[in-house]
Amino acid sequence: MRTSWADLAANSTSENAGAGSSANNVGTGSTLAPSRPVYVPPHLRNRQPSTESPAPTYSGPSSVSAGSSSGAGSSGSRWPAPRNDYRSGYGGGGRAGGWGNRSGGWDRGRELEVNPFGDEDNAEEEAVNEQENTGINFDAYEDIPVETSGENVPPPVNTFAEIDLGEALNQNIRRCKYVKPTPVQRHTIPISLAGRDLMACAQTGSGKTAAFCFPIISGIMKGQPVQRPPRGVRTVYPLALVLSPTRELSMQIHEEARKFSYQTGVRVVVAYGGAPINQQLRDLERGVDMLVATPGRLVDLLERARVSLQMIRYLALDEADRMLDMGFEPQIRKIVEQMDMPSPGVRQTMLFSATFPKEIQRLASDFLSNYIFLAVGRVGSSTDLIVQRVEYVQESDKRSHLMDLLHAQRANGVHGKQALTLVFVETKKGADSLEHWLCLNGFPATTIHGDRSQQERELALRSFKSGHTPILVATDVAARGLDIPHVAHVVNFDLPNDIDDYVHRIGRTGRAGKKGLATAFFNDNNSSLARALADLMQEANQEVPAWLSRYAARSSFGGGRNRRSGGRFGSRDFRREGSFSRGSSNYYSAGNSGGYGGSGGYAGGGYGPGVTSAWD
DNA sequence: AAAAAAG
Repeated sequence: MRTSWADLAANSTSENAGAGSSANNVGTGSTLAPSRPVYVPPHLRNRQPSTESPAPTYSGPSSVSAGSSSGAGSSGSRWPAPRNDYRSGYGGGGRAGGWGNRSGGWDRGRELEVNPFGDEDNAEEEAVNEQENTGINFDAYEDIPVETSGENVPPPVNTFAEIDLGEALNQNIRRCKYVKPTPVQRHTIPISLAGRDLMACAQTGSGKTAAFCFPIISGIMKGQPVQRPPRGVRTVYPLALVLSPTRELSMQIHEEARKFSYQTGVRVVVAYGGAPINQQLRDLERGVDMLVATPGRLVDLLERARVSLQMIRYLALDEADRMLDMGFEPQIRKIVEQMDMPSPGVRQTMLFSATFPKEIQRLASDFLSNYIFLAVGRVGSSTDLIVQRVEYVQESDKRSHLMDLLHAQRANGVHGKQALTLVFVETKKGADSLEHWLCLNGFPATTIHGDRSQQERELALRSFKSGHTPILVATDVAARGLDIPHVAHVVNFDLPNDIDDYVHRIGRTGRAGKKGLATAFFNDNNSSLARALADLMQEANQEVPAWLSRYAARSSFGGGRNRRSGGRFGSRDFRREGSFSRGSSNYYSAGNSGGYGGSGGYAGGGYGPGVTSAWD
């Protein structure tokens, strides 16, 4: 019988990018299989076979209840009616505790809510999961280091049951097969339910999406009905806004949020650029409580007065450090500070990222009120499962070197299939030309970058995920947040200039409890990154090539932006730093040398086969 | 300097 994720991983070596094959000269073979107990995602523990029957089809309130005299349901209705406590509208009858289903006018409730879980009749799959769950070491869970700062930090919870999220949401949590909250969820949810602002640092793939979605959805369900002001005929007034830096990430968050909000009456809508705006406008008109958006399209909607932020109670920024970096900051400030959003202290604001440079923390504090800083995650986190290699490759040799790697892993792949390989390059042109060259050489590749149409981008991503095109050449558009199951190998064909970007990029592999491999091509052009890279690898218990250490020593005089502050576990509240500190960055994915007890690796991923999302 | 995000 299988006993641990380590075993599972060991059994799937062949899926993993030829790890330990040829060019691997840094002794990574032994680190591939974690020898320590591996962290087990909470939902995979001790699961009882589900006896839950298929989800009842959403039928909605049969009519809009009394108290909404604003004409909801009539074609002349102008703005969302006040929400009503509606206790018996859904299958299962009245819920305990006064959890109201929400009815918001606009004929909703007449429509069928599509079941985002698909067919629920999958007893077979559950049996498989059950088998994989047995005998796992759960102790690791308790050792995850956490740093909090701020006033009156609410204590963490250990189970979802301890928190009154509401029955409808609890059902969705069960449908998602989450049994216990992940570390970031354990801490975040009580903070968020207490109404506190939050800046949360947690490693890639640690369940951040659910961490902010659950309290928001729960809060909207519980919240007092609001009368939304009459602005214009077609203005909608979401109660929650979730911003993310790329369109694909917004889509992914939306897909997750739809699962969490199923049959809660909370309506989630996504809006992003590159896609026809009309469908999005129709979606908005049908009612929106939680809007997931990219900044550009949101500004457009705001300027057309199709969306007002006046009623926003919850604001969440995913990849918050990215949202506040140079390119994005003005746009975000415009949305958050110069439209009609309630001020900090009135709304509740939550910022999430795996990396949080101090200077960005400083900017972000403008958006927050008396916030709690939370750093969750054992150092070691998901990158415990990622073997990092760095190879010295001259610019002119990169292509042939890449081909060598791809050949090697094709030879090792299952049934001669190419393992999913994500290749990061610096420029959009470079992405196109590398894709072209790979295809010419018989490697099925596609590419995703900002010069492609949205249709092409989405197609590329689907084609990659499905394995139809097992090589994806990408710019940084794909570096953050995207949850692509089964990426066996991330190649930094061109290294980024910022170590944080490197952290996010390699976080695309080693997810869902699987091992991952990350290979970087380093040459003189990357010397400014040498020190940070060497430090990071060292902390991640990776073997640092001697030549890289020499580079690091040579380039360490200046310190500079890429230099990490040092040892401790990855991150700190900048409010606690002296005023002299500068330029250091925080992240969760470094190694296990930080002095936090040797037990228990926290493998950030792992919702098990087929249940991988919701994890960033 | 590049990438992302509106059309």
